[in-house]
Amino acid sequence: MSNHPPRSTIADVARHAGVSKATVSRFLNHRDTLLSPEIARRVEAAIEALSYTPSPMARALKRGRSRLIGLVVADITNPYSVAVLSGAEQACRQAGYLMMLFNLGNERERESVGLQVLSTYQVEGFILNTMGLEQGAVLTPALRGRPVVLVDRLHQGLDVDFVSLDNRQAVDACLDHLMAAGYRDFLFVSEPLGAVSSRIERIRAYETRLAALGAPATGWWIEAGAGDPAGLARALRDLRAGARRPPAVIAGNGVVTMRIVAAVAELGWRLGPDIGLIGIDDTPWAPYVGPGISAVAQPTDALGSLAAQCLIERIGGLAVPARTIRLPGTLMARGSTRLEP
Amino acid sequence: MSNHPPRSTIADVARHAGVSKATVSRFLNHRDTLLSPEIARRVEAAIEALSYTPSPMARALKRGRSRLIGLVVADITNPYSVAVLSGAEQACRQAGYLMMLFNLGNERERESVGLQVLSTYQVEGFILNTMGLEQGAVLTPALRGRPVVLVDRLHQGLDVDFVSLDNRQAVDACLDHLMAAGYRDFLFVSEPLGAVSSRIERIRAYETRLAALGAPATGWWIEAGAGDPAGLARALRDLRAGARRPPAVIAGNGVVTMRIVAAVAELGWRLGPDIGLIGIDDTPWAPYVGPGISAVAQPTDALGSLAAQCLIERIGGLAVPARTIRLPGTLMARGSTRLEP
DNA sequence: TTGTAAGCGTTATCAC
DNA sequence: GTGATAACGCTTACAA
Repeated sequence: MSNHPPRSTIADVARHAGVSKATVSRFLNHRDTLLSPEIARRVEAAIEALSYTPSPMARALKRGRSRLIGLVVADITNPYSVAVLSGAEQACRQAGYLMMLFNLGNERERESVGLQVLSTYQVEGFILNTMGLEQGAVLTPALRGRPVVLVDRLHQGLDVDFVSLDNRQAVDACLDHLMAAGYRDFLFVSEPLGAVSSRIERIRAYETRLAALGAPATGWWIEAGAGDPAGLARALRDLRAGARRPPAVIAGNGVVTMRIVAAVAELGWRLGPDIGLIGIDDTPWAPYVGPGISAVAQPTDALGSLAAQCLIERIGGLAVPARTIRLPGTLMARGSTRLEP
Repeated sequence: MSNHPPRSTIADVARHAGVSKATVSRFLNHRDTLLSPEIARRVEAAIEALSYTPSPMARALKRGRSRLIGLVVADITNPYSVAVLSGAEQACRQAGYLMMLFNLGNERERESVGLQVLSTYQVEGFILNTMGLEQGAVLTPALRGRPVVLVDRLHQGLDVDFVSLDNRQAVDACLDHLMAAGYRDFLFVSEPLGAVSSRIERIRAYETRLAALGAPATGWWIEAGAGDPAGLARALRDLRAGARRPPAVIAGNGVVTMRIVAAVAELGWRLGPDIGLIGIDDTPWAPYVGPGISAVAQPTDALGSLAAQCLIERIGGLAVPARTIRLPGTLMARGSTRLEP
């Protein structure tokens, strides 16, 4: 249990350099202001000698700023969230911020608690990737006026920067690809819509595009939760039964893609010839499942780092109206959307 | 830009309740000590009325404790790390700790920087899941005497609690399963060993078990990095060429499993009949890749939460010798280890 | 150009 | 039992 020497404080540095604490502080924070080179040198040497690092805690207490960014995620277990997190974390680090993580573990009600806790630690801003369940109004007080950026999911009544996939483009890419591949009958499968804006947007985009396609194409959509795999299989069977030729399914996200793959395996169908499948969200496994699963890959890293950048700009005081950034997905065509075996 | 009312402080509460700050503080921290019920009630009411929450920053400054736990991960992008992180985060939360995340992004040299930064924020302890590259000696000063628990990977000269998969059991399970399935010629594929203890342990376990198996079984092992997919394919071809019957591959972790799957796809072989495959680390996709990929699943959640629990005990002052916790993996037998198609 | 001193929100050590 | 008061490590008026 070796007792470590306490970290050196600004007072130690001051003493070592034979100056006052104020001078050291000045050296640290306002190197630009007048400061005799001689003294500066001494302070610098002292800092070096004592390997002094300012305490962010004390700083935060005094200035109200903490160099901390709070990240609230619906479910850290979701690879999409992690991918975004990873991009954001990198950007934060580069800007000298540290990330404080609060995972909701899919307990939606914990969202305002999360914000509260994080504000209590004086985080300077929030990146939110949650269910969007709680209205902006209930969240706002917990935010305590700190800037926020939303990723992938909007909150009603929270008029802040928003970074997300261009859902229209992504869904259009799916449908156009399927049409080009020869499919004509479609089913869009989404996780339960709830209040999750991205899910809703994707359904809307699907309906819109379908309508534009006109007569030759037919399409429905369903919600499929984790609870009812049999229901999903049934829906697929109905779909195929009602179609003139092999139909195609669009999966609203990576989780749904998995469920559909499972259901299709269960049914003993071949992906591609028996039923087309394309999903939003690409995964490392996609190329190796069956004939390869077609997908629209999200630029997750870019989404995360843009979110962080937006937030950091806001923290820096940028005062423009709320921005919306939409990034396009990129189509990865694989065997699951080839009619010919 | 609505300016929010500043959060209420202990002074506000004291004023509101007509008592001194000290009394409020006592109510908060030593409710057990003498405290007239009447006053207690007033303080409680005031806290409620002002919806006061103590500032962890100020507390940390004063007491040196912060209710923060620092997590350093080699690569947040690795699903294994995330799974562990998720378990740990949950346990921390339940114990009233918040998680501060530092991602190395696979830049090994940043490890001591990470510790430094986190200690600067007064984290009360560390959970480390890093490359184990830096020796304990160089890390120790950055730890500043705070407790640490290592997950999955040991550090030379860091004699602390350690939580990990029972690598021997896991590797034995792989080999025994393969033997039972009729395979006799083996190849263990690992990521580059470096100083990563888990990789080394698994190789050792493999060699040991192989030796115990004796004459009928033959086996080699190789390191395969991300850089040389062709090399991996070549190794597989050699393996199969040199074997009397279909050989089997054991993948040292999930990443390697992916690479092998890719290589086998490239070669146009059927998993199972042409070449057996079992990997350490299970993934949601494994059942749907080819005939299903056999795997030994790690109890990641348990690993994470145990790590957190150990750490929290240490923070609480527990002073027993360094503990090692080994959790068994569980075999998931699937088509990739069935010789008959 | 530098130093003194007050204060950020707590907790702990005294007195009373 | 409760209340001043002095830290904790830092920043920032205000003096000098």
